[in-house]
Amino acid sequence: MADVARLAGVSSQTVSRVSNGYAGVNEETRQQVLAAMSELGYRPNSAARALKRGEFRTIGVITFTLSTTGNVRTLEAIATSAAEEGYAVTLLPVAVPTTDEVRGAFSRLEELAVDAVIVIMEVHLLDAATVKLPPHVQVVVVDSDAGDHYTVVDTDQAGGTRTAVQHLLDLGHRTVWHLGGPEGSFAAQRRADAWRAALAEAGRTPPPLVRGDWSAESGYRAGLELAAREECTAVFAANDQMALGLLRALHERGRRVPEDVSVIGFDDIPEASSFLPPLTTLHQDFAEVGRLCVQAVLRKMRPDGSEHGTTLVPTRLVLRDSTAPPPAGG
Amino acid sequence: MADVARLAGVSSQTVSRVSNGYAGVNEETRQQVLAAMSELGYRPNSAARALKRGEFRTIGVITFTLSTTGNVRTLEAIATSAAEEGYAVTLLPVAVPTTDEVRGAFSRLEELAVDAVIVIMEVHLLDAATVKLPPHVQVVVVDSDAGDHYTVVDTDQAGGTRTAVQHLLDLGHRTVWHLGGPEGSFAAQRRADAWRAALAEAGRTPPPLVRGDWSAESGYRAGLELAAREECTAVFAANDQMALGLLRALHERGRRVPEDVSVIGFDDIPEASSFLPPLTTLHQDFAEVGRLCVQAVLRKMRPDGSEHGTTLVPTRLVLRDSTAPPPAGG
DNA sequence: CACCATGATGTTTACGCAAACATCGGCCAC
DNA sequence: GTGGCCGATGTTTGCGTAAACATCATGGTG
Repeated sequence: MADVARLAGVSSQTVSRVSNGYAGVNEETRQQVLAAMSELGYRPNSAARALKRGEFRTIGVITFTLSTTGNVRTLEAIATSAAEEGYAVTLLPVAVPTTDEVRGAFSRLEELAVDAVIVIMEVHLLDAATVKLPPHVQVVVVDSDAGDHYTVVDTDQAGGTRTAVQHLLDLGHRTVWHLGGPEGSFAAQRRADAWRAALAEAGRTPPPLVRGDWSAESGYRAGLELAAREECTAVFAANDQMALGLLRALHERGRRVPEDVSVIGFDDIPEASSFLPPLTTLHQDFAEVGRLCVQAVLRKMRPDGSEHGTTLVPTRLVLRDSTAPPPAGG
Repeated sequence: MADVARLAGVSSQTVSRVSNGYAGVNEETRQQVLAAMSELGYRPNSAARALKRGEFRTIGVITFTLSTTGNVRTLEAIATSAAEEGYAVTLLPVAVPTTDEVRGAFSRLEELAVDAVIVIMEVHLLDAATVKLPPHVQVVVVDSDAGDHYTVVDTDQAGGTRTAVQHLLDLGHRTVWHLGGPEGSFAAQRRADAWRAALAEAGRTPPPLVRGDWSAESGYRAGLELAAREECTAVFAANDQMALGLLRALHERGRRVPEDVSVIGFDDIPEASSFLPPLTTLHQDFAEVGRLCVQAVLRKMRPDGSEHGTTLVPTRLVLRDSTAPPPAGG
């Protein structure tokens, strides 16, 4: 910076003013400084800047795994939105979802140059981890019901589930089975709860819950069970991957989709339109979730930072070929 | 820091020594300082540290999209490996793969607090973008053949392709069709080149190349073409997603897999084992690629930094149910 | 014509840390 | 006993920037 100042024949303070787009600099002087900057290949030192300003313009993202579409798409949207707001995104992967690991991530965070944190994770780990955050670091959480303690942004799991169940009931199915996600996942729990509630509302009895772990493989195993049940004519899978495994199991056992069994998924991953048959599913707007996360976290960083609360992003039913009225006999 | 020093009854320099695990501090003193630190909730300011030390301990990752499994898995491995080495990872998404956008990402990078950069991208955009990097920022590139200009880490595309083609020829197929990736992708180009070379080596004539864009949907469209060709008994798809679409097209047109047509993929995405039928494919070790990227970039940051060059990570053939000998008549 | 407001620029200072150097007490060798 | 050496700790300094304050010319006003 001093070199630039010397070359342009001004003081370093004027260079600083130009570099920050500060008003009150003569246009002529400004041009000289800019010329000197580019001649010397000057770029501001972000460490010094951060030190002086007391902020890093960086958001940390803690996420358990990048193996689910949802997390990845949310992350991507967060990174894009943050970039638009002039913020960088630092990634903090948590290898194993144990309380210790989460606490470890947060403590690494303490030495990290971030102004705020977005957590994409099952939140009961968060609760257990007696997290002690550096002051002034704001937190927004995805995939959680911790709205009382944190600001939460999430897909409207319950609304989407109701739509799915209602769609199948409208087609004439007597009831709807549920291939749920793993125990301990809030998203899975809310989808299962909403499924029971929606059936109860319609006066139907919920069949027993079948659980997977989000993977296609687990969907296949669960599907083998379900295929054996003659009375099962409609299944709501808690995500598209498990629906994929389910389709394979049903196919292997000779139960046709959608003629014998209707299947509906959740997520609308890009591949869903290429399943056999193309999957009817609920589209999640991860991009919007990510965008809202960034907005929320930036809002909280302002002095008049808002209260905690939960923001829900609606889902959209995507009709394809995996659902139909039940077989005549059903 | 001054507060800690005062509370512990030592100088700030001693606090600094403790906080950096410097030797030559009396154990008793050390304990006092640690006690004072935790009492005051002290955490070192990374901006000041970076300013003083001249390094950020952060690696930037520029990636075009997170919508492909490979990029995501590589990114995750990079983040994990970097964390183990005490480095943070900052994400720089490039929204649109245009030269301008890439240049924009690099210029944002100039103000960013990173010591090194890993680029996960088709590299001809990189070449065109006359990238001007800040000095001392090292670059490692994935998915590229720019070994002359950069340090490159990548999957052994050619080796994997040879394995795939040979597997199908060994089963007795006369030739192997190729469902390739989009023009302009280096990975796609190398797989296509290696496919031609492997066939030529075996004295077979390569059928015309059919192109997709990596998506399942494009695989489906291409699959409809291929299904119409009686003589096509074996297809090597350049990735698993396209193989998924291909399977659907073949199924719709009544061509059984693997009885009538053998299909082999590339990537071994987790869902591949749940396709109909489970997909034989080439496993890419993205975790290893990410790990090697971090190692390479750290090595380059050392004073005796090594020369450019290309490191290849081998693939592994995963046998499932989508390949078989050609039909008797074929 | 003296005064003050205004705009443009320069000077000083501090952000928090750690390298470099300074100090100080104790211990050993001769 | 004296010199030298070593380990433990304190003091000074500067990293690059921007806020706060100081300075200076200019032009308008009473």
